Amino acid sequence: MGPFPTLHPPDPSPEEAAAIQTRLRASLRLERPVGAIRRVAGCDVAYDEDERRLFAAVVVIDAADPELPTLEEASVVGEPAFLYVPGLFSFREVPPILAALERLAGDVDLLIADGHGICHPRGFGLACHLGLAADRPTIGCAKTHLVGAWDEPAPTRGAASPIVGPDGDELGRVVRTRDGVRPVFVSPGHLIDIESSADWVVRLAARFRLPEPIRRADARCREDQRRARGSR
DNA sequence: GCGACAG
DNA sequence: ATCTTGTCGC
Repeated sequence: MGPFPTLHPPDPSPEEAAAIQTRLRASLRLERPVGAIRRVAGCDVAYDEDERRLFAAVVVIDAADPELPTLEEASVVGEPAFLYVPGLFSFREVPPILAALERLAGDVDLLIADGHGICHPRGFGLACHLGLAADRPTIGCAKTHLVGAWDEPAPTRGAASPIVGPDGDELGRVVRTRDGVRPVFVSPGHLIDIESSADWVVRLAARFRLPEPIRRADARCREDQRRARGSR
């Protein structure tokens, strides 16, 4: 799929990047998706120990099949063009993820990113940036908390509690995908709402803590990384 | 001033 | 993210 439009000038300074997030935030649409969702792509990025190289991968699964079979996958090797700064994470990972998406033969109906969506200091996390650039419904599913107040959900699969922002507004949900495991932090990125985002994450994480598409993308990143290591 | 801080 | 040992449990 792609190519994708440019959302902002290249190589912004940290201050400019924060301003870009604040500006782009107004373009987000957080409504329930209208069309059928079948091809769901998980996205992830891995780094070498010295962070001089990165490996981005996307894995597309068939959400219409209960077995969630892999339909297609693609990946790229590259170099980080932005430092890791909490809050500016998307400027580091969106470029390589888009590059991987461009290598897919087919289109996707939904993206799931390994990070937050609107549950972010300026309401514009990785899933927002990625979703806006790709113009596809995108969910943010993070393993740890970033911003917002929340209570521990019940210890059973499917339990969830709201993540509340400074103004008392709901930003996302803390979702328990499996009995007795740590919950994940879910928030919409673009073209999807909080409710649907939480539902999709539970549905796609039937066997493990993280949604299947993200797990497979993570596995693909590691495979590529392993190959690159072995051949040098 | 101090702690928190996606990957 | 990555590094890194053992340990508990299915």
